[in-house]
Amino acid sequence: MTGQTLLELENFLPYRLSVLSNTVSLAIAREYEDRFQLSITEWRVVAVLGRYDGLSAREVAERTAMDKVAVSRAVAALMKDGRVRRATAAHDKRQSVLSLTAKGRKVHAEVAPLALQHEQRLLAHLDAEEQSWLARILEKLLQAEQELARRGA
Amino acid sequence: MTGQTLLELENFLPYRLSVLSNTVSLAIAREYEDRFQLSITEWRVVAVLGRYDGLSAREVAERTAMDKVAVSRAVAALMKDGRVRRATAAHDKRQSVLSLTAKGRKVHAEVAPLALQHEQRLLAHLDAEEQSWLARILEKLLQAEQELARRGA
DNA sequence: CCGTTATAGTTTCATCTGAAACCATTTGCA
DNA sequence: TGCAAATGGTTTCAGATGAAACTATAACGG
Repeated sequence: MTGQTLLELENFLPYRLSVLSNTVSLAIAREYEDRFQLSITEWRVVAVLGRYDGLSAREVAERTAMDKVAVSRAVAALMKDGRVRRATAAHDKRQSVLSLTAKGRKVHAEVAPLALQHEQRLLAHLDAEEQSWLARILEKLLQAEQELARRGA
Repeated sequence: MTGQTLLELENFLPYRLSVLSNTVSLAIAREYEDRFQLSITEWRVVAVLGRYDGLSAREVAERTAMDKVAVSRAVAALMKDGRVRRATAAHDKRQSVLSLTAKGRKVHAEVAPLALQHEQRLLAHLDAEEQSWLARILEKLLQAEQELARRGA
């Protein structure tokens, strides 16, 4: 990986990131879908609303790295299932105020521990030192790349 | 990240992996598309054929972590653009024997350095020690997760 | 050998996704 | 004020994607 000149897909960092991320996400997605009829995008919305109640759609988009179209669709699906409630902001009638219903909170309470379990399962392959390097490295890369993406956009 | 009990999406490992991977892939995909009319899946096929000429579609799928449908479509598109040539295996008429045309080799020769540049740009955010930890950690996680996925499938 | 089963690859269909167009409301400023 | 531009959010359309059905060929077991 470190500065080779010959391109081997198997060792190409963006490719490896993509494969790892897809493998992990797919496994999680399947379980959420099977057990809760919840897609990953819906889960992200539920996760942030469980933590920060009353966000607008734009705020949800920011915190989930989803675009506004995806948020709009996820919210629509969640409302149809009675898991999310939408009100209109008093000070700005364009903005929505989103919150979990009792049903939505129940889903959150059930899925959150499951999510943490998945994370632990993944981290279990690493020792403590590796775990802390990973956290640090991901943080750096995310910051730098998201900064770049923002500029590029 | 390391064993928290409260779920914060921003610190959730699968989420962070997904965001990082998507951010990086999207940037690369845009450039390949703009400059070479080449999608990421097509690029993967070109990359492995550039290195291992004469693979079958199944072998390409294995080496690119793509499913056979995606490979079939990518190959069809590449053939339409005259970048890939397909023959039938002499010993097994079901199998294809895929290789790059001169045009395909040209694309490979142009895109490969670009890909490596992208990788370097990413790695530039890390010092040497971090880079080597990242390589090691990714290797471990990929091995473990792909093993799991295979079993699960 | 011959019929069943497995494998390589393609096509079809239904769903997902992103970009652009769109509607409603608010903001900024002449 | 009032009108152009910006913002929040939804809808539409077109292309991407995955699962399952399908075709063709090969392998295997009786």
